This record gives sequence, C-alpha cells and structure tokens, in this order.
Amino acid sequence: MKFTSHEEYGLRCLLQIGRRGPGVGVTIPEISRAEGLSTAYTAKLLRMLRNAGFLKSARGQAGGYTLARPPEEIIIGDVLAELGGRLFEGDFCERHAGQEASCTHSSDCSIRSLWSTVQTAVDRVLSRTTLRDLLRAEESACPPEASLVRIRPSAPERAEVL
Amino acid sequence: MKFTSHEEYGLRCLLQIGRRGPGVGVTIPEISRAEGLSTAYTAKLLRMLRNAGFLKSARGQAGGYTLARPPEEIIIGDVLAELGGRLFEGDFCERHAGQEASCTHSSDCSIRSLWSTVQTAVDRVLSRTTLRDLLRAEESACPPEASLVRIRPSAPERAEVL
DNA sequence: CCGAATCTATACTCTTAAGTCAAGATTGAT
DNA sequence: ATCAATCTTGACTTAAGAGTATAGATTCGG
Repeated sequence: MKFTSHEEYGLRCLLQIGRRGPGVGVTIPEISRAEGLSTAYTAKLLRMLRNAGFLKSARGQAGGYTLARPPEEIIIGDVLAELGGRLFEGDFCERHAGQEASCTHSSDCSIRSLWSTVQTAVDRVLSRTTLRDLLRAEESACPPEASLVRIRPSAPERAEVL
Repeated sequence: MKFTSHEEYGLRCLLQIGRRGPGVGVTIPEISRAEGLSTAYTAKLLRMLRNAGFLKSARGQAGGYTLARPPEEIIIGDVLAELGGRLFEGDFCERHAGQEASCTHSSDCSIRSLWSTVQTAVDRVLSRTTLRDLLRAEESACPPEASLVRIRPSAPERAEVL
C-alpha cells in the first residue's frame, strides 16, 4: 500500500499545467524539463490524463496541453484513481481468492470491511480536494511549516467495530 | 495506490492464527489449506510476520505458529506496514526526484502535504484497529449484510469519473 | 538412532508496473 | 510546399513485486 510513481509524477505534471493561467498551453518538453522527467514518460502521463478527460491537447507548432476544465472542477481523487487505481477495486475479491473458488467469506469478511473503512477515510480526503486547492496551497506560503492542504472539518473519523 | 497481495494474504494468515485460542499452534499446511495458498507462499508470509515480532514459531513435530502477543496488542497498522510498507515512506522524496538533484519543492510541496494528509487519514483508522477488533467483528455476525467495521455517518462515497 | 513432521533460508521464476523507443500525424510559419 | 515544432500510438525493455522451488535445520516419537 504505497503511492505509485504514476500518481506522484502525473499529479506534478497536472500542477505544472494548472499553474499557468487558463488557456495557456504547456508543452511536453517544458514540463519534462521542469520536473526532470524524460519527454517520453511525460508524454505518457499526459496522455493518461488527457484520455481521462482532465486535459486537452493541441497539436502543431503552437500546441501544448491545457486543463480541460477549471481547476475547481478537477477532483484529485479522480485524478489519482486514473493514475494509480483505487485502493480497493471491484475485482479485488476475485483476484485474491487464492486457489479457492471464491474468497472464503467466513475467514475474511472482517478484512473486507477494514479495507472499506480505509478506502472511505482516503476518499473523504481525496474527493474533497480539487486542483484549485493544491494551487492555492502553493500560492500561500510554501516553505514554512504546517499542512497547507487543510481538510474541511467534518464528523470525526472513527472506525467503530460492532 | 492499492492494497498489496501481501497485505491481504498476510493479514488473513494472521487472522487464522488469532482465531485459535492462545497457545494453540497452527501449522503452515493448515493455514495454507484454509486460505487456498501454496505452503511455500504461506511460509513466506508467516516468516515476515514472525521476523516482525507478531508471531512466534516452534519447530518439530508438534510445532506451528502462535501469536507473539495478545491480539489487543497487535496493531493492524503495524502489521500492514510490515507486509506492504507505508503509504508515504521516508525516502519517497529522494526516490521521486526525477533527474533533478532533489525534489523541487516549489513545484510539489502541495503534493507532499496532500500525501501527509492522506497518510494521516489512513493511520487514524489503522493505528486504532487491533487484531482483537477484527476477531471480535467476526464473532458477531459475519454472513449477514452490512459492514462490520462502521464509520460514523457523513462519509459521502466518491463519485466515479465519467 | 531414525524417520516424519515441522519450520528456515536463499535463490529462482513469473507477472505486472515503470519507463523508453521509434515511427507517425497534425499544425502553423515561411 | 516545406519545415520545424508539436502531439500520438503501440511496442519494447527494464525494474520491482508476487509467488515458487529446493535444500537444510529442528523437534519429537518410536
């Protein structure tokens, strides 16, 4: 259970584009240089984001990438799901049934519900964070201390076992 | 960002052992059979858990695995960290610095703090859940519907990407 | 002592994710 | 029309995680 490279780098690329004003195209070589990634890899990541509808691209001499929507409409949770998948995916049970026909529920339904609980905790953060929030966090004060992305207060997150 | 196979299977094995009373040894072939895993893989997972101090083992004809501590002292977060690493590890920045000397903070400190926020949300759940909790959840009512580990209201599930 | 049942350890293979390569297609400027 | 800058695509290579194989060491019962 780790953040993947695609999530890290893909999100960085998205930020590079969001940082420029709306309508300003950014090219693959520019992003590649800014982030220290190969152009080929940058292109691959941008393609993923474009196919998922977060970016749009223009070809040709004055081409480049721009956001497909305003940053406040780009949910980071959706971006990360595209780049690195969901924590607990639909086919998880089938894929982890061992040699048995199906995951033996008597032995691990408590695990299933633990996974859901974690998933929910993560979603609570990521579904409420937009690209706008990340950009705003940078504007404020980057170097200093303290968490820059603050989660709006909500019901206390407590896993409660019946 | 996904749960790993080691986390899933390793935790299942740990549950198998915790389910038996204290002091009752469980053998690799038994667990292997119960979970539908190969004995070799089961052995590998159990070894990881043993080396991390969650289990102890006895060799020989009447050998097997038992918990090294009472289940209420086994924090699931620690177990998962051992089986699948932490979401956001210490060396993450160095490992993802691209070609650059270090991760350029001006471009991604907002990402760093996002990662921390997610990590905290996950830890909040996992550091408070013990093996005892999972075992208790099973005792109650497993087959029926509904999540056994329940989160207090106000957890809107994330919307799918179109 | 001997053998069966058990755990132990390391090295190996297989699969998937990460990252690269190379050929192609579009656009705008001259 | 040509050229250079750009994105596009699919196949390829490499690295890492998942799972296997095999040989070895410990314990206990006879």
